[in-house]
Amino acid sequence: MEHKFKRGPAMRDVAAAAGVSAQTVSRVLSDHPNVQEATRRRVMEAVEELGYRRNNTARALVTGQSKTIGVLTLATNYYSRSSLALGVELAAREAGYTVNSVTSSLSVQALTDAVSRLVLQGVDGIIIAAPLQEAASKVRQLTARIPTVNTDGSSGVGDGLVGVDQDVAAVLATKHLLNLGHKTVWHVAGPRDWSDAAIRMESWRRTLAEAGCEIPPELRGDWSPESGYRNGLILGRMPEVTAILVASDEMAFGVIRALSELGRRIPEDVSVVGIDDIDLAAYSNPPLTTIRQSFEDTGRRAVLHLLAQIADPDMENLPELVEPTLVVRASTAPPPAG
Amino acid sequence: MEHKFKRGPAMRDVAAAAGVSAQTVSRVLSDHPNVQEATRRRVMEAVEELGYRRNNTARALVTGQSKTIGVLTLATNYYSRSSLALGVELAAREAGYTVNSVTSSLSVQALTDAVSRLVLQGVDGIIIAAPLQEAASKVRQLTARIPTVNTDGSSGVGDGLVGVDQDVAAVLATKHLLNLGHKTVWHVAGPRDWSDAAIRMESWRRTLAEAGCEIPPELRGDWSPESGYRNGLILGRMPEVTAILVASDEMAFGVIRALSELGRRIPEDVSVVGIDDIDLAAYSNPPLTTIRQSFEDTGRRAVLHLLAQIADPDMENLPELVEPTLVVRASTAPPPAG
DNA sequence: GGACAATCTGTTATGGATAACAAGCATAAG
DNA sequence: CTTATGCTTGTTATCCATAACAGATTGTCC
Repeated sequence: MEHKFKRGPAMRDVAAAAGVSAQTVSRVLSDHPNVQEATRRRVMEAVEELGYRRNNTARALVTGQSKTIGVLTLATNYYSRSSLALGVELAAREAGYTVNSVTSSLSVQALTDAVSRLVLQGVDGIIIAAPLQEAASKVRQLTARIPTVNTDGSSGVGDGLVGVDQDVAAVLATKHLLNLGHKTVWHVAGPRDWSDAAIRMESWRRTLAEAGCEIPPELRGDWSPESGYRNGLILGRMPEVTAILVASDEMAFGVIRALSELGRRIPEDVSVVGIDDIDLAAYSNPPLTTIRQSFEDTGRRAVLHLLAQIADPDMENLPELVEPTLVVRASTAPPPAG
Repeated sequence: MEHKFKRGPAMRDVAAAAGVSAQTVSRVLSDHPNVQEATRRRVMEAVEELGYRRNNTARALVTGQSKTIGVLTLATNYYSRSSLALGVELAAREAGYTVNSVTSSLSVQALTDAVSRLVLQGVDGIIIAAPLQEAASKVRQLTARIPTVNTDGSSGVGDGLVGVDQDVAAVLATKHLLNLGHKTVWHVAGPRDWSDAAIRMESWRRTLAEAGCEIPPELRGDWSPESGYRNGLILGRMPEVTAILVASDEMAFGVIRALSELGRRIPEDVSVVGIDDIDLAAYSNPPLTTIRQSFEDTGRRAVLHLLAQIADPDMENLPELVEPTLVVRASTAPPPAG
């Protein structure tokens, strides 16, 4: 029996059908100028008739360009990850590129493996949306021959960096709470490995220090709503806590849930600020005051930065940071009187 | 100046360095059995020394297998999309495949373009996580030579279908509400284009009919929290509404928000059930009763199904549906007395 | 008319790997 | 000792498209 999924016709078949050489077919399909109209038509007809589609693998081999961008994200399902991936895909498509995605855990082994897969896959450039930390040097070795952009700050020297200014994010949020009259602001931080999380924490601390406020010990989450919940159960038991900056909206949902269960009203008793402005933030109960940073936009800009680097490998490769904005909703208010 | 990103060494370079033929290098790297240990070692040393990495593009060209799976999702950022994509990536990786992702809008043009890109990219198989509707026939034409799996029911004949049994989902949810004593259940449905949404609605209706309940007119959303909110503002104004089945958790968040704003308490005045069980569902206010369906698992199963098809193109290609489960949380309760 | 440019098309080499075949050699079997 | 067998390695053809070069044709200008 004949195989169900077989290879399609090749360029030479089209050439034969149209009575021209393969090179001419190639020229027609690549919109080269010097092809006679009659020939072009004949070729196109043959293409139609045979249902021919150009083999991009062969193209990639001979041109050395796969027109593919690799994206490395973490194997989690947080809003930021998917949102960024979406931005990458959209921008890549507009530029005529497709996207190869790989995911990884945070271990050095997993990260280097993941990058390795992308390199082997022959991508033209790589976007790394994960904190590399100790994996940084090994990864840099792997990507030595390929343009690379990072979206988490830790990447360090040598690679492109595109993202949102996390310092501004934390400062905006902390100041918002202080301006409302809170004595100080507590913080549920993100995981240690993330430099975005580290920067937010540092900036929160600095802002408090500059305002002459007491600096409470920070609590740690792992970006999950559940970790927010756990930390919320602790914070809710301390009457002196009136303002909390949570390092992500998803954790903030958990914090709010825990506070509610402990009978602390939001924002009357406790104000909560998140970071990210995920789609659901406006529809939490109460709606969440947060810092808007568009991951989709970050993804887009990462692609553009990468393409620029692909086009001109010797370009100046400066970090590119965007300013986030404060979105005030109902989860923040002045502290309770007394 | 030398180019910064140049091509790496080829197999023949390794061969030369090790004093063997390219074919032997290929054998070593493909773990062929009949290679002498000494030779193998020499080759591996040369590989190490030159930092050689096998060129998958060339491999794909000659073997006709790219070890790549294509995934088509919609260009939205809902939980289901990213969750499924994650499952696909994980399962693909375990099987030694990488993932090529494309997104699309719902138009026929966009859908066929997207599939086209995947085909051109030379993927070994395609997972379509979008409702095709009128695009179905054109898409089927494009994928004639490539194994394909769909995860939204509309796909119809000829392709693999993997997903969650949406009928069961809607029945579970509706019955849960009826069992609590509600006279009937209102429904905020998903968009028309989605057969998953259509099935949920049909099953909701049937369940009500079988129970002899009045069937209220359905309301329509587009999966967004915002659309849930809009519909919630309508439902909240009708005192007779005591139970609502919302076709997705994200819309349910919007519905709950709207009801709260209108002063209707959940679950005391109105019960709300969602579908999906997204991570945040357990941390909404109140926690959301919902139907759990693992998109990640659907993604995984889609990959396995696809790989089976790739391995044996003539296999029987039956639909594969998984049963969802009801997760009862605090957003549902018996109707208010009187 | 002849030289030269511009246009159109074809030929050959190339990219990097693998499949299929062939050959050398050592060992086993008869 | 010879033939058969298996192991190890090399040679050649192939996958499909494009780049670089070359040939043919037409047109242009002096």
